[in-house]
Amino acid sequence: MLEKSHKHVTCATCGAKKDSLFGSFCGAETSNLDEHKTCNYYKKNQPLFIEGSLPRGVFCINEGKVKIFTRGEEGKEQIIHIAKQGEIVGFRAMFSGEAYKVAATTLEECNICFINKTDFLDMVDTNQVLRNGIMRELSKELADRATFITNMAQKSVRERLAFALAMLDDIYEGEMINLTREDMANFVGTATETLIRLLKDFKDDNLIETHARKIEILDKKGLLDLAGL
Amino acid sequence: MLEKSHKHVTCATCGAKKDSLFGSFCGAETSNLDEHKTCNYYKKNQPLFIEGSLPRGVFCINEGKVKIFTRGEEGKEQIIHIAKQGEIVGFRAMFSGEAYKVAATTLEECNICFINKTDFLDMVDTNQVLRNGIMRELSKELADRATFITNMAQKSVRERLAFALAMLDDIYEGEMINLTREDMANFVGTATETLIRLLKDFKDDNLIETHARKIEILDKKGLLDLAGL
DNA sequence: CGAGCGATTGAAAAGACTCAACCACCGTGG
DNA sequence: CCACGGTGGTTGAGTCTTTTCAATCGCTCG
Repeated sequence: MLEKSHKHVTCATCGAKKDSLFGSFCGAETSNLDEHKTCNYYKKNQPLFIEGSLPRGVFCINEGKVKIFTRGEEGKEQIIHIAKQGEIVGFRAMFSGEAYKVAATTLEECNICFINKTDFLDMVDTNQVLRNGIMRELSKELADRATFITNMAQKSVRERLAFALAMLDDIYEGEMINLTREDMANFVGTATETLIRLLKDFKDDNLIETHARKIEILDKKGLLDLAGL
Repeated sequence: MLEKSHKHVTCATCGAKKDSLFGSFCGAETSNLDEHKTCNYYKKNQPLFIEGSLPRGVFCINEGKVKIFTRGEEGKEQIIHIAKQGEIVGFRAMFSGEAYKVAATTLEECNICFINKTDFLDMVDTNQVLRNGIMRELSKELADRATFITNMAQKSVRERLAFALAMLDDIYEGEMINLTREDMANFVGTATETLIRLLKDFKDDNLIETHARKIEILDKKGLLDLAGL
């Protein structure tokens, strides 16, 4: 469990680092990173950055989860991705040279380090492994989003929800899924009421169990079947 | 108009180059590129690559249009992007090290150059301007796809079609839009019949005019209004 | 001239959304 | 300690968009 307050993180001992784009850093690189980062505590529902603002650096999640979303016309959120520990958030707009088209907000209490834009770009320029990692990451996400678009266009809400639950099960790594129904609906791309009705169906089919707002996955394979995969 | 046969393209005189990621190449770089590329003619509806295959290089469009798409369960295509002259296609999977998740097929007769994987990666490794251009491109597309996802999730088919027509008007640069109704439906993310009915509505509202399969945009601003932008 | 594909139309059915009301839980202030 | 207010969750009913299925049309190509 997360400590309910600020915690100083040292890159050399950061548990999230090995899974991150910095995973390959050697000792010197790690201490350089350590010197250039600041460490911050975020409360639940606190924004890291909002749409339209200019990127000032990147965020490296040490602990906690962050939603990445855009807003449609009426301000309705569409969640594109949920980032967890080890993920680096906010670097995409730095390369495009444009303002953020997406926003990022914490879903729970988080410890997140910040690396200044210039420092980060220096690392990218001088470290080929990091650079290749970033390009690989960008490319993979591009492919993921193509699949996301196809799912949105061709699958029913029921199928998309089944798929989303299986995906969230991976993101929550054994912990129970803990999102508001509204966030979940904004991830699946549906109305909150529809989402609730479908969750009940899934409960009736013994695919999931709900514990207040938390969702336990009982039959992941069943969900993936239902999702048509 | 495009010549109905193979045409040899020289990078130094290629009209599409200035708009491409190679736009910044100096004389030496351009002739290096020229030596490493082959030039090919494609008929209409000919694949450049298919899902699941491993990338062997990149395709640089000299003339013509290419659809980039994924397939859903029943094999139904979802068009993610339509690439035109000057665009480089197929490099995303090269960085991810995975097989293509998307496929690319010509929409009309095309002249397209091919650059071998190793040669291309060499250029990327040694040319910082090219590399930054690619990273910018990848990042921009990532943002575009976030918007695409949001549109799919939150807009009605009518709104999406209006938006798609305005977008296609830019892609076809003054020429009339020339796609099968099925391709257009697969771009908008709807059934062919629905698309046809909506096109008729738009015709009745004097937003567009149809000439056989070709579509002429009469009121682009009206379309964008309708799309809710 | 006939086959076949793409375009179009009609009618019925289904999926999803909206709106409205109500419930349940929780922290706060009196 | 308890009533209050607010947020998030749930349910019901009616409506509307969109899909599906079926049939027809029109044009091009061999």
